[in-house]
Amino acid sequence: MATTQFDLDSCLLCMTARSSKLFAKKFNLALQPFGLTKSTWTAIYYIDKHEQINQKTLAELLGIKGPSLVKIIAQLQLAQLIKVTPSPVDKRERLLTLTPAGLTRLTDGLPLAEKFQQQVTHGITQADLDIAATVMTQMLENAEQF
Amino acid sequence: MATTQFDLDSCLLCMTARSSKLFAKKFNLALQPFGLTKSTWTAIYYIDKHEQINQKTLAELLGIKGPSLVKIIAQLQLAQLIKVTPSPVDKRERLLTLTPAGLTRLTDGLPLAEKFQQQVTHGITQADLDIAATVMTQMLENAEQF
DNA sequence: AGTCAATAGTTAGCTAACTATCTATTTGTG
DNA sequence: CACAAATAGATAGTTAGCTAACTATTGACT
Repeated sequence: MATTQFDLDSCLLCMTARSSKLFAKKFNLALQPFGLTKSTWTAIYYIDKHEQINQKTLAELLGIKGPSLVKIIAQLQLAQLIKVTPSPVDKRERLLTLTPAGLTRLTDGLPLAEKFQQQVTHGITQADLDIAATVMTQMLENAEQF
Repeated sequence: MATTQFDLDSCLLCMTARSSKLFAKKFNLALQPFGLTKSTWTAIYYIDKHEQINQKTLAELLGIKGPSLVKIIAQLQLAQLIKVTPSPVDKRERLLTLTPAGLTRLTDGLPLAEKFQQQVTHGITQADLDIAATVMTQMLENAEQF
């Protein structure tokens, strides 16, 4: 057996993988009745927040790459939750806005997202949550550098 | 625009997704010279740690499902880093052990994993890391329940 | 003005995970 | 003991992300 102090079981990095997978699964499940997924719901959340947004910016906000967004946009467009208009300023861009139906769907989903977050963070003090967020932010910054 | 206090940007749940993706990418990159991936390296780590382990237990430790492990096992077996023997006790089980080459590969990769972890957690106090780990553990427990 | 590099988005094809379903074996119960 | 339920692992097919390579457009620099 290899001798080392290194212990994967107590590894924060491993925990993030586990967490993100589990959270995504549960959140997707919760959104299923709305006909949305974590990705599509988060997309309309950010489209609404920015009123008007292009795909590149949205992809960055969602933490995915451009090509991954294409299918999400197509789904939302098919469901008539968003409207896609060519930018008058830059013909390469497509500007995304919510349709009234899209806004309704977002609004319906919001309490669910809030409830989800509350359930997940139940029993944890705000102070500890803040520290955890700071730690995660720092780790992300560190990892991005190398 | 939907009116809400809810803010995805400051959302710990979203950060875990970003983190796990980035960490996996960087760690995979670091392991590339060894001909291993995050999954295969973590697998041999746990196989070594348990001396002898079946696929079900290993999958749980890796945080993946049985079918996902099958290909990883095949790769490790092909690279002659592990040995697969049918369990004498239960003919359904296959017991996994490291070959000498597997142990060498694990040992070679260990300093790299340690260094990786140090780099990512650089500039964060141990106290804060502990709190973050506790917070993550609690969130995982909470999420598992519903 | 003309060309060349950069940018927004798309398409095609890959990967690593997943679920559902299958076989072989084991366990537990009438 | 026999048979039903559970368990270990494999297979097939799906998914959500990725990279690489493409088109169309824009911007920058002679």
